[in-house]
Amino acid sequence: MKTELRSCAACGEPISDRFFLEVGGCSWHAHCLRCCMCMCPLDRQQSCFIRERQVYCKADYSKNFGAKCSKCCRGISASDWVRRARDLVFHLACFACDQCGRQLSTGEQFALMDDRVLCKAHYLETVEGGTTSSDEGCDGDGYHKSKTKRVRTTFTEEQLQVLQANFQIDSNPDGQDLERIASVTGLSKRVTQVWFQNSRARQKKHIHAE
Amino acid sequence: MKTELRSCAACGEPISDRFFLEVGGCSWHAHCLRCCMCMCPLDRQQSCFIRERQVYCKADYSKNFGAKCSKCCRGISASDWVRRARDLVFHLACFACDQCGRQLSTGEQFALMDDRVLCKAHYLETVEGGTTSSDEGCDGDGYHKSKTKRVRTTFTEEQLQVLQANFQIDSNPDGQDLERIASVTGLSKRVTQVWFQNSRARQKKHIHAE
DNA sequence: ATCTAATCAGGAGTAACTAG
DNA sequence: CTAGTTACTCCTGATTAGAT
Repeated sequence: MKTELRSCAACGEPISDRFFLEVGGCSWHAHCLRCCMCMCPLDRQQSCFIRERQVYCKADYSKNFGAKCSKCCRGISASDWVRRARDLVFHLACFACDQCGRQLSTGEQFALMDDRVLCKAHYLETVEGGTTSSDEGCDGDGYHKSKTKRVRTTFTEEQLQVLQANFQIDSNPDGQDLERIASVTGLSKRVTQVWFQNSRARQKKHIHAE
Repeated sequence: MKTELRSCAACGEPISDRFFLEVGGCSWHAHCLRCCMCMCPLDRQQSCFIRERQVYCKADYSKNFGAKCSKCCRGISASDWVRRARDLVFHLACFACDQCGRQLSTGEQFALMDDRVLCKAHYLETVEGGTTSSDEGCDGDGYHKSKTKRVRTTFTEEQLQVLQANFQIDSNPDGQDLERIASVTGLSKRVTQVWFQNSRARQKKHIHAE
């Protein structure tokens, strides 16, 4: 029978084994079905993934095709170099400090704040109350400049709703409340705090303006 | 007439609507039933939670009364990122070196000493004689600045209430009392002690100021 | 140009620390 | 323990700068 004469999609040799595998419309020697990335055998795996005629184990497939770059939101392909942080994936070039724009190197310390990547210096600057006043950000060894671009948050409609509702109840919430409001809006505590500060100022100005 | 009408537990106004809600033994205008924290409407929600006469949405309830962060002691909700260490759970942002305040990254080495988290550098410093005096934070690569950030406790409203009530009874509690007050407030004995010290000083100052 | 988020400068209050 | 000091948090009011 014709059906007996299959050749293995991997090694090209004919398959005469009693047991063989049918995957992605092709046939494979059991020992030839391997992930094209990590080469782990897939014959005893419960799933494997095909893409452009390549076979992947689950981990490598989702690693390569499941994720989108958290910065540019575009896809990440198998050949792209990436960086990972927490559960996020970035193109190598996209993995840069959100504040100074400097691309971060392997092994360099960084911080993730609300899915924003920050270099160490700008992270510290941010968490330490935004003060430090003094000089620039990353400095010391060469890069930096472009003096710390100021990031301006744009609030969504829902966020404003929650903020305003809370402002009506209490225009001067304490730290705990602030944190609570921050967490329900998904904003950072600092941003929330600043909003309340500005809001109080706004209110005052309008009352005086009358 | 008056006695026939129910009044809304939130706004206090009478309820004449054809549809209203009965929750926690009270009646509510449909639009008045909102989470006391995020203010989200709960009339179309499938569940709401009552605690001490306050109404919560599911997320906020579990945040407040579910698992607690071992650092800040505040709630952890299902959507929060956490780090675990031994049997402890921390908000991502709370998982930081107790001594230098630096937030610790995934995979970074750290130590747990009596439920205190320490970065590697400060752990070593501590076990290796606790002196070294030297300074500089973790890094060495320039940042340091404020050596060993002083952690300042912020008391909650309830904690202050308990402390002040006890202060009125006895402004100079002995060790046993101190320990008792510490345990009901959830503060450490040392922090409680310092509060009483400062409180006595404050009182003195104010009496003199008159 | 306008609105407003973010920053800065400076003050008040007070938690934590130090010396005695 | 007290008295004095240091430094952290939170505020206001003025200013700077990003987005429309």
